[in-house]
Amino acid sequence: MHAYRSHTCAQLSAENVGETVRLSGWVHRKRDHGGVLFVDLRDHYGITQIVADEDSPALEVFERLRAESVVTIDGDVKARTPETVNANLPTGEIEVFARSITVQSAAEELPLPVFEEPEYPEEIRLKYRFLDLRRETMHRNIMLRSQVITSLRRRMTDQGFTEFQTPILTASSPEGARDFLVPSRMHPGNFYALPQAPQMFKQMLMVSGFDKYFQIAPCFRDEDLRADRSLEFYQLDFEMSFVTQEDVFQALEPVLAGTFEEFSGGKSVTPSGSFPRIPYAEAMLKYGTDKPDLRNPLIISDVTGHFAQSGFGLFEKIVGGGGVVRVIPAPKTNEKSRKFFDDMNNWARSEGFAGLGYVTRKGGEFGGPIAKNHGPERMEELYNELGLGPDDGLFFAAGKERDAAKLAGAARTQIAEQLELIEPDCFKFCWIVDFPMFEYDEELKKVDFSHNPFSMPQGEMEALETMDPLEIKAWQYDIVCNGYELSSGAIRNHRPDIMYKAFEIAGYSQEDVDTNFSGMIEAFKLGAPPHGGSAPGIDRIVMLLAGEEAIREVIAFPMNQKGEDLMMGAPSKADLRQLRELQLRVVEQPKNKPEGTA
RNA sequence: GCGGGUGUAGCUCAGUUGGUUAGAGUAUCGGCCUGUCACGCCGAGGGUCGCGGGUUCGAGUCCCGUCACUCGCGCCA
Repeated sequence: MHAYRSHTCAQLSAENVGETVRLSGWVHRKRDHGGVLFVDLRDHYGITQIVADEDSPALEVFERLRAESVVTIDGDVKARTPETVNANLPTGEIEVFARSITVQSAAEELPLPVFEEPEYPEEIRLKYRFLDLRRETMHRNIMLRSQVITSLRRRMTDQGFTEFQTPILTASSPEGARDFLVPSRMHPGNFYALPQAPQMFKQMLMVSGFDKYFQIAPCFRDEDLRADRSLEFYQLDFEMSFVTQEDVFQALEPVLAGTFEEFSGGKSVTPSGSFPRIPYAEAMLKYGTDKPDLRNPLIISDVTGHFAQSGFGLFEKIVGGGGVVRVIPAPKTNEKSRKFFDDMNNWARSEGFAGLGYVTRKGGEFGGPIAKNHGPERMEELYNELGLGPDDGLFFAAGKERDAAKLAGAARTQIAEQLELIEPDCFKFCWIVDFPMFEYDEELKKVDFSHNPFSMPQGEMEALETMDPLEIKAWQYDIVCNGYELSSGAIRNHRPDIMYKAFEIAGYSQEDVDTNFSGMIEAFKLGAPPHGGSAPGIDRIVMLLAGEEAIREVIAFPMNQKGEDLMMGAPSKADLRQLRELQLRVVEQPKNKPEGTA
C-alpha cells in the first residue's frame, strides 16, 4: 500500500464498504464523545469522517490532537446506518473506522480557525496565508484562478496564438508608471527594470515575424495599491501582426466571452461578437467615466444650454464661466424623503466635490431650490427633453467639464446603488474606443500624449500634419466589464516617420526619440509589420468570476496595501555584504522633514 | 501626500449618560460523556481596552496627538 494514502478524502463511497484503506489529511473537526470519537479528515479533494472507539488505538491519539494536525489513518470503510448518513457530505454514506494512526504533523493552537469562515483581519490572514488558503472559499478561488488561466491559454492556442516568454530583468519600458529597479552586480551603478508589461518585447516579436503572440505575463508597477491593483499582477498579453482594430476585437471577444461563460456559474455574459463599442467622448458624457458599468441603466445628459440663462444663479454663473451642467436621473423617487436627496449631497461633499444639486418631482410637482428658481415651465421643458416622468427626481453636477463629468459619473453609481438599479447576475462587456491621441497638460502648459505614445493615430501622417492635435484620435481601446477596466490595447505605430512626427507634436525632437527608443526605432526601420494587441488583467478577470471585490482574494500570496508580504517579511533590509557587492549604500532620510524640503 | 472607516481576550464581537472587579461566543487547558457531523455538559486560565498625552474625584467611553490595518483621492492603463 502507498506510504500515505490509498484514496483521497473525497473518493470513498458505499461501493468501498468492507475495504481496508489508508487516508491522509488534516484534522478538520473533532467530536469527542468519550468512548467514541469522530474526526472530519480533510484534504484538497474533500472530507471523510473517521471514527474511533475504545477498540481503536487511534482514540487516545485523537483525544490530545488539535485541529489542523496532519495524520495518516489505516482503517476499514464502513456503511453508516441510515439515520447517521450525512446527506451534506459527498462521502456521507460511509465512514472509516481507524485501525491505526500516524501523526505526521501535530498542530499548535491556531491564530485563525480554518473551519467556518467569518471575516478576519487581513493582517492575520496574510501573515498566516497558508492557513487562510486552507479555508474552503480561498481554496476554491485559487483553484478557479488556475482553471481560468488554463482556459484562456487553451482558447488562445486554439486560435493559433503562440506562447512566448520574455525577460523579467529588462530595461525601463515606456509605460507611465514608476519602475521597480534591480541593481546589477556586474555593472555597478546600473539597474535592470522589472517589466511594467512586456510591451517592447511583444512588438519586437511581431517585427521578428511571429505573427500571433501571447503570454500569461507578470507585470510590475511601483505605484500605490488599491483593492483591484497590486504591485505585481498578471496579464493575458497578446499581439497580432497585419491586423486592424476590428481584427483584435474579433480575436479577444470569443476568448473573454467564452471564458466568462465557462466560469460564470449561470450569470449572463455579453455574447462574443456583440460587445458594444463606445467612443471615449461618449463614455465620458453618458457615464462620466472611461470604464462604465453597463449594468447600471442610468444615463447622464448634458443640459448646459438650459442654464445659460436661468433664475438659478449658481448654474448661470458656472455656464457663463465656460463650465457645464450634467444631470443624472433618479427614477421613481417620489416616495423618497428629503433626507435621501440631502444624503446624496452630503455624500458628494464627503467625496471632495462642491455638492450635488437636485430637483424632486412628485406627481408632476417639482420641488427643491433649483426647480424653484429655474421655474416650473422650463423644468417641464427640460424633463420632456430628457424623457423623464412625473415621479422622477434629477441630480445636477455642475462645474468645469472634467470635474462635472467625474462627479456625474460617481453620482450615477451612487444613485443606482441606493435605488438598487444595478442589474444583478450578469457580466456586461464593452469596448471604449477612439481615445484622444494628445491632451493639453495644464501643469506643463503644453500638448502631451494622453495615453501611450506608441499607438497609431487615426488618419496616420495626414492627421498629424493637418489636424488640431487635440482633435486627433488614436487606434487605442480599453475593454471594460462591470465597471472594471480589464485591459487597454492599441494598434501600434510601426512607422518611424509617423513616430517622429507624433513626438514632435508633443515637443520631442527626432534626437530624443532616437536616444530613448533606439531599439524600437531601429527595428521599425528594418521592416516592421502593422500590428496591435491588448492585455486583459488576469487577476481582475478571476476576481469578477469569483464574485470578490479585491484581487487579493484570488492571489495565493498577495501583498498588503503597503506592498508588504507579511508571511515572507518582504521587503526587507539587505545585508552589508550584499550592498557592498552591488556598490550601493543606503542613505537614511530624517523622519521629520524640515519645512521647505522635498 | 490627502480624506473616510476600523482598532476591547489567540479569533469574532458586546460594553448604555463618564461610575463597582471590562463581558459573551469561539479557541486553549482540565473533567464527564459510545453516534456525532457547528456534538453536548461542568470548570479553569487568558486583557498595556492600539500607543502617548489631556479633561475629570473617576476615562474602554470625552478631547488632542500618534501608530497600524483598510477603502478611496492623488498616482497608476
